[in-house]
Amino acid sequence: MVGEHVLSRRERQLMGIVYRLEEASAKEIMEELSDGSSYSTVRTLLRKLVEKNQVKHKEQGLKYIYSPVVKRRTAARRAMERVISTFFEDSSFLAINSLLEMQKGGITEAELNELEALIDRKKK
Amino acid sequence: MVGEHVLSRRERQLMGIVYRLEEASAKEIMEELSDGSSYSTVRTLLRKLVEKNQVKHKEQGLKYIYSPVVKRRTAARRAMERVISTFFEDSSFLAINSLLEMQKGGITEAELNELEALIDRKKK
DNA sequence: AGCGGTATGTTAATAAATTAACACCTGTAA
DNA sequence: TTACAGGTGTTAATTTATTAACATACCGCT
Repeated sequence: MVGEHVLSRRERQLMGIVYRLEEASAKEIMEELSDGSSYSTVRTLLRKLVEKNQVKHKEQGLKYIYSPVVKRRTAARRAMERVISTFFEDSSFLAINSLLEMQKGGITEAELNELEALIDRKKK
Repeated sequence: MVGEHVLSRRERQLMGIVYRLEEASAKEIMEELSDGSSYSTVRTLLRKLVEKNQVKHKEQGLKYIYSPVVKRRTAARRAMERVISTFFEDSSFLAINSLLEMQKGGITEAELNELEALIDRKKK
């Protein structure tokens, strides 16, 4: 797997924010960080992420709006694959199994039904 | 969220290996890395992980056998939570949904049935 | 035109991560 | 008992990450 582990700690942290916000200015990202990092610091990190082709920016009036280069769905899949490979022996079944048990982000009755429907459809 | 993002790039990479192997000597970890890292390098990293209380080691004859401090299940849940928070709006439903679509680590017919059974049980 | 607010660009000091050389310890085989 | 194989501990050089000060550019307003 080439190109894995390319991001530093801080850079990953920022990418997390960028993915959550989808689009954001340096200022918004700084606020989201909510540690005392200076504006200048955040912008240096963003510039590095641009260099590393992790985020791009478009100009909006005066400022830059940053967004991820790799689209959310793709990044989500990759992140999932990493977790599943590390902790679930490469089996998404085991992962789903564990997710169903999780408290946090609990699943409603309606969603359970929806999942069943999805599984049914998949069986055909 | 205190104590997040505490590991460096390399340290995370090693933790991934440690979790996959559950137990391993420095030599085994070095081989698993399969980049040209020297034995000495791997051991320095492991010592740092011990300092950070991420792995522990027991002696086996002459050598150390390393293993994670936080047990696999717990680490798996935390990793999942991170992914779900970043990419699935904190909804495990959406995450499962996406996992069902994934090709890699595909799910067999039997597993689909098992999942349905699990969901049924959960509905009660 | 000049000023203030809001950005970005440049640069550099400092801290941390990364790598690996080297010293040392301990069983085992000659 | 010696030396060698296979480990660990110590230390340090180098690279990279992290932080942030400072300079510069641009827009809107008086």
